[in-house]
Amino acid sequence: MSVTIYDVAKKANVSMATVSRVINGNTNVKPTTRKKVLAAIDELGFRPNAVARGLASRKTTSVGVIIPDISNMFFAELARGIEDIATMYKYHIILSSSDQNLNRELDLFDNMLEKQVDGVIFMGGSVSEDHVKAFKNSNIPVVLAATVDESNEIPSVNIDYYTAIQDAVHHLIEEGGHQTIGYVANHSRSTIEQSKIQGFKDKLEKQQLEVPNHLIYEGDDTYQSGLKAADYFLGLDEAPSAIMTSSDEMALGVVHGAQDKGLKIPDDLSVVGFDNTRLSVMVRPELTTVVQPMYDIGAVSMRLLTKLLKNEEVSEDQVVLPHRIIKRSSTNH
Amino acid sequence: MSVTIYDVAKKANVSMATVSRVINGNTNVKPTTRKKVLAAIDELGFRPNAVARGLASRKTTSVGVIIPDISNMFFAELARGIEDIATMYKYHIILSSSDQNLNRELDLFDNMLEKQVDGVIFMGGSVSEDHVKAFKNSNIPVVLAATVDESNEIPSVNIDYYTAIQDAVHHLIEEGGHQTIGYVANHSRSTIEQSKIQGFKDKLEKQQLEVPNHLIYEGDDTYQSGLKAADYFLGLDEAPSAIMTSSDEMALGVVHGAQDKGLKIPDDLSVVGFDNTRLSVMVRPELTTVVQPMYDIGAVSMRLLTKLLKNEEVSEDQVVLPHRIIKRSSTNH
DNA sequence: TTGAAAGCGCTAACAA
DNA sequence: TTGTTAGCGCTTTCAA
Repeated sequence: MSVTIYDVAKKANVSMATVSRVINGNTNVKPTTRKKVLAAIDELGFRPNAVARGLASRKTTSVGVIIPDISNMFFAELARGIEDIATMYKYHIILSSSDQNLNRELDLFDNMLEKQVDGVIFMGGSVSEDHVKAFKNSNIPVVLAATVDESNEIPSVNIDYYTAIQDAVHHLIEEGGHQTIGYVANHSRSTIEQSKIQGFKDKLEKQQLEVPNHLIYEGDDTYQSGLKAADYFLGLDEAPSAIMTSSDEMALGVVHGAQDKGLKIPDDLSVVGFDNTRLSVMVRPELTTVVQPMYDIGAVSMRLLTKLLKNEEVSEDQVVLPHRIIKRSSTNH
Repeated sequence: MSVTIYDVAKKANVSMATVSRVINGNTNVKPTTRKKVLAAIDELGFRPNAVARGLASRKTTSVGVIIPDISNMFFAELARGIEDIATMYKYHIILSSSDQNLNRELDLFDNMLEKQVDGVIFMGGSVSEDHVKAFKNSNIPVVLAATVDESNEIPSVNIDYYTAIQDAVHHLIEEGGHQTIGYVANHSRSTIEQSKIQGFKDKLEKQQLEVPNHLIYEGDDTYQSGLKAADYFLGLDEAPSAIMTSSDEMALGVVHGAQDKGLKIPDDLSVVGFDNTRLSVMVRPELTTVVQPMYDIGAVSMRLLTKLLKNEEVSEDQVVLPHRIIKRSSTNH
């Protein structure tokens, strides 16, 4: 059996309440008493039981994190941002991958409630009414990271995807002089992807450029589908001279797909990525890309959650972080 | 206040013990009673409190996972393997990144003990005596994933790094005809890295080839240090015609570093990676690499842990998974 | 500044 | 098949 607060109390000749005060840093303890207790703790190798504490205090100092897939570099960076801030505020993280499966997302959330997490950071493709209902009924704060809820009822941290894509396309049109631009979308058709597609279309239409449906290719966010997208676009009668993508990984696929066909990037084809993951400089030429600061999104989300947890004043719970375009060598300009 | 087992009992006109039996799937309950209880649970929206359960049963069904850095693709894959099996066995994962800092590793382990995790999966550069002592004194099972403990006292899952490197070098020598081979090591000098270096040296010496110290470059496991390694090796008077690396990411750096200098891979230089991460096919030419099945290592580690947790028979607790060389186009053969 | 005592919500003997 | 009764190890009033 392990050492309890009770054993410590006996050893130090005080009551368990005093021991509890000491381990919780309560100031109402006489220094000498504190010293005595600390000595006993040390001697016995006492280690507080967080589960018992959680039951008694109704606080577990752990937060749930639900993300699509931890093995994806993109989400992993987000997770790291969350973790670093969580550590700073002494929270533990219970991590689960959902594979963007709605029911699994809801199940995981439920499991986390059973575990009595103090709060949750959620990342997923879309936020259904069921999600919102579950989040609101839970009585714990939930923050959406890189995930938009159209009802705006749940606190969230994002960038402005609509404008971000437009900025990238602007670069292609104005600095590259491109007229025909393809877009490699993510077939998930998440709320965010919808914004991106809409931004893409609106921008081109504003420039009097057409966006026939065949200029939008549905990828699945993998390198392989980037390869296929290149195949597809370059086989078109009127092949685009620039390709915008919804992620760096697909952009890498497009670059290599085009190079495999003998094209020179960016002379024959410009390619733009999205996210600015570490991947974007691990290719030749290096990728022009939209910076989505995943680590920061994670960190800011967690920070926001800690405020919610401590009932601190939160001036704005729909946080929009700045984005920007990094121009490297995969586009002409 | 939330609904408790007690409320359910009252509603269903049974004792709390019966409710407990129902939610735990105990078979000693009359079907009609079970139905009554289930109905009450449903009606009240009862959700069992895992913390209370954990305190009473001394089992939390959660396991701690300590890895160097979740934002590293390599570790993230391991984490996913762990997670999938954990989910399968209904365990939750408490995840923490250690940055390979020994003290932090020990701290994290301690924190996890406070949280009363049922077991821990540990991954780190080296396992000191303090680690072994902490693990053994903890009274919970610990499994090392892709991490070797020279004392062999802690269950672990690995591949044979020594032989793996030798197989790769063998390929370089026998099929590529290389005489001068450089090695990009990981400066962490982890136990595993030591094995790799030793394997590298022994293999070359067996072939009567020299291994002067300047043919071993200390990288830091990043793409950037691969770039620098290429710079270094190609600036040597007697530049190697092949470079072995300790990770795919560094291999990618070497490939691009060499290409930036106008060399053709593999005609002018052969490059071999390590791990077979997804990165290895995201480069031209695609990487010849040593397959270290990270997902499997994670999955097998977790499976082993569940056996330990359930006191199942474990025939061998020092698991060595098979490795192999995938020959792609970054080496001549 | 300290102690006594009542829970937190559940499991697990033990009895019935 | 069901109920009774102790805890699990801690926090948190309330009193002293």
